[in-house]
Amino acid sequence: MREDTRTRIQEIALRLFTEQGYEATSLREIAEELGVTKAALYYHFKTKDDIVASLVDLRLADIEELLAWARSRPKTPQMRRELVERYAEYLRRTRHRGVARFLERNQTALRDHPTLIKIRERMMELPHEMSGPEATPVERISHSLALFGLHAGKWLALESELSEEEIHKATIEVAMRLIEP
Amino acid sequence: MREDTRTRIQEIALRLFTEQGYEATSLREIAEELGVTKAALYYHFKTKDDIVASLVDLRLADIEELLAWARSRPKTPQMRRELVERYAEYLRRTRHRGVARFLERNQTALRDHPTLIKIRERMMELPHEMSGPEATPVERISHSLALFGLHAGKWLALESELSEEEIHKATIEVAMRLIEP
DNA sequence: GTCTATAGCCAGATAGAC
DNA sequence: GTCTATCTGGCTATAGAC
Repeated sequence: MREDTRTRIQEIALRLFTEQGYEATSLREIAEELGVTKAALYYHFKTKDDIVASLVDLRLADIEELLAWARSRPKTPQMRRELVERYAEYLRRTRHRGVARFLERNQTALRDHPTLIKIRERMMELPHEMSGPEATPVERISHSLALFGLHAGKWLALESELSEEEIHKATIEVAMRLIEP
Repeated sequence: MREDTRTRIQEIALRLFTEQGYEATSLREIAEELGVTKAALYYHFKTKDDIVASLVDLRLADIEELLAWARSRPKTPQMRRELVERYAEYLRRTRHRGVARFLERNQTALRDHPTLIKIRERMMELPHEMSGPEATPVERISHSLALFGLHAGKWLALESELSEEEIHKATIEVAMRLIEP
């Protein structure tokens, strides 16, 4: 059941980049946790940036899939509800949740990263696909905030005594309220 | 009408920290924009961190004032509406808007900064002051998201053709909807 | 695949002249 | 208040042995 080194590097890097930030995490730290030297990392990844690329490529593909689905559908209340459900479900899958958090926390540090720029563009298009041309400003902001709240829920309620499941359900209900006509 | 050097350092640092991130901005860059050498900065601020401290202290004081006001009031729908208005107004004052954006974008890089930790704690208490002990999870999340949406509005609608004033009004209306009983 | 050793760079910070 | 000169140290990345 032994994982290969490449995967372990990704896991450790993802955790440290998320906890401490991309710039504040050195390859020395990653290597130390892995139990090898810095140089060994360079066998598996050409540069520090390559580690990031390997992490975010996945997420870009996921977002584009979701966006393609949204485009294939009419902009109805029913479609909006389904999009919220799909997006919430996607954010809950543990494999993606880590990458999503990593990106949330490193927007500024990675602002010039080509893949992240694409991800951001696609993310901006997602709420746009929820509103037809006749939508009011209030409706547009509401739709955006509905998706955004799905991200925010986790740390909005950090201090509270609510369980993860309660927060999940409440977050979705709030999102649904925001897309009601 | 000439500004003193200390103030100009704060302005340049705030802009660069916001655009590029705290860690990615070197004292050399700040000094170059100012037209002096790095060493000159050290006359005005003992460390790089001191520049940040001078920026965030103000914001902590503002938040604490708002929090004290909230605590002096009963947790009624009327109080919630007023808090949303006050918070939105506060975010609009240009002097504070810059610092708020700087903090939004450098949460991770400055995660251990003592003043930022306090600011974060106070910010978490703010939505807490909006809900009484009998509030449901959905209400709690809604109240949090109402305040949060006031921040998010600016860049949620970045790509759109809406004017700043339209976005402002729409954002407040969405927030008001979120705190309706 | 992993190692040692090191190049090359740039950061934050200080000393002391003017 | 600003300068020049310099220190110290960590960083990414590479070369080449095993």
